Amino acid sequence: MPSILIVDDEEDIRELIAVNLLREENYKLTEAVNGLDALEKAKSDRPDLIILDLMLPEMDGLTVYKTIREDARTQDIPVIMLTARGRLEEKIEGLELGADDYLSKPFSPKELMLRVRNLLRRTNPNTGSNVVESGPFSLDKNALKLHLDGEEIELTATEFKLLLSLIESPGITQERADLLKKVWGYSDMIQTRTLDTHIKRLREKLTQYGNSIETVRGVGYRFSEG
Amino acid sequence: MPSILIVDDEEDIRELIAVNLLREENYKLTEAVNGLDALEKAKSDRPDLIILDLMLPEMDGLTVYKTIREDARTQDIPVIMLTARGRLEEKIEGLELGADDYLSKPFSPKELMLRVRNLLRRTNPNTGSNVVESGPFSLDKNALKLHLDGEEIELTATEFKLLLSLIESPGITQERADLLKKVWGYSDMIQTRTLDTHIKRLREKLTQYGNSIETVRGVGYRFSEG
DNA sequence: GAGGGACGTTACAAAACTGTAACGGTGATC
DNA sequence: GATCACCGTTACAGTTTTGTAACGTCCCTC
Repeated sequence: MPSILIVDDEEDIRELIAVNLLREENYKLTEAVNGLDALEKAKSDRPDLIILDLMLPEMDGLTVYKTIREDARTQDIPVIMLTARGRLEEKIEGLELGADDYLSKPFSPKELMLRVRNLLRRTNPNTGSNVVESGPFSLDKNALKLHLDGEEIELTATEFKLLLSLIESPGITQERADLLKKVWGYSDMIQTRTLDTHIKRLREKLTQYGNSIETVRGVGYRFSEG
Repeated sequence: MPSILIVDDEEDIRELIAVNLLREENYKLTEAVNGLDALEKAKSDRPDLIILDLMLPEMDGLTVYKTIREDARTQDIPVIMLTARGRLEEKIEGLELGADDYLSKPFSPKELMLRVRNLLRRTNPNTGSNVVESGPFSLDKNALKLHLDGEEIELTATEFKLLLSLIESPGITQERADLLKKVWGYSDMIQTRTLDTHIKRLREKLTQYGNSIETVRGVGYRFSEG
């Protein structure tokens, strides 16, 4: 789970960011209200990303930024800077930003979200959350879990692979042979009830959403969102 | 990264598609403004997908489509056709579309996105594949398998999650408590040898690559590429 | 509506997985 | 180098998972 340090003296903005980030993704958030606080937490927590408002009391935001860049423990952490539109913005454009980014206030939460996601992806390519969604179904490839209707449904490894195969092409019928190949590695047209049995087990766990796995007689199975 | 060729004489539409595709996903886009241009680029670039507006100047879109289908170099490339609602639409419905698809104008960008994604997934199943790599290690999140040194190593669900947690942040020491939280969902600072046992099991399966899981005494474990 | 093929269901035994306890090593600290 | 905390290892039993056989049911075709 990526961790993010938010540095801003205005509680409103911290709140705004926190709510939007937390709602969209799974981030662990830390907050700091002034420059010293920020530097300390950056060094100790080593967050994956810092969102830094340049308008800070006492210590100037750009000074904070430069200090972050000079300390070995923090210099690799990407920073998104928030600036009021105007002179400060020009100064930043003069900076060699490297992996960093900035955003002029007022900013849209969506825009911020996008930059956060991009920056995290750029600097830590494997971090992207990994969820396959289809309708109310949400398969988490990292946790090997299914989220459905607010519930968290445990799946065994085989069930997971089978459901993943189906859910990756909603509405498309997958042939029995293909599923046996994908999930079990069977290469021949083996005659077995194994697939059927696992389909049944899956269906049992998904009863709350009607018949999301349809049988296509003579062909295979098809997933649909409900 | 999947590459897509957009064939349309209207710059507005090319722009609209480009903006929406690029924003949502990671596609490499090429553009063509007429049929000849399109055929040439299709043959030379061999994109993963072609979005073809049937209303083209000079060469009729359906002719372009048929030519694409006839050339060995391009006949496997899926095509999404854009049509004005009306007569052309009927003609297309008469076609045997195979892997292809079509969309009536005006279309919603979201709809187009969905079709693009589905078509790419269907025709190039590896596109949805999901691999975390670090050095010679390659964790396949779909198959729940580890590829290492040409070998395919089976992992249990727990081993998979544990290795994934470690491999996602190579070089970073993960604390015991964090790993127990991530993999087992334990929230308290539980005292257990479970983590150690699974680390051992993982190490056994990775012996061919030296000690890729290092112990950091008093803290936790760290993954490094070997 | 009889027959046959395809899918659904159940029960079960084998295999795999998992956490724990117990004990053995090892490194750090004084 | 004694002590202690921490980690490694082993063995094992409980649990879960898994594939299969056997049988039931449904649907299609004639």
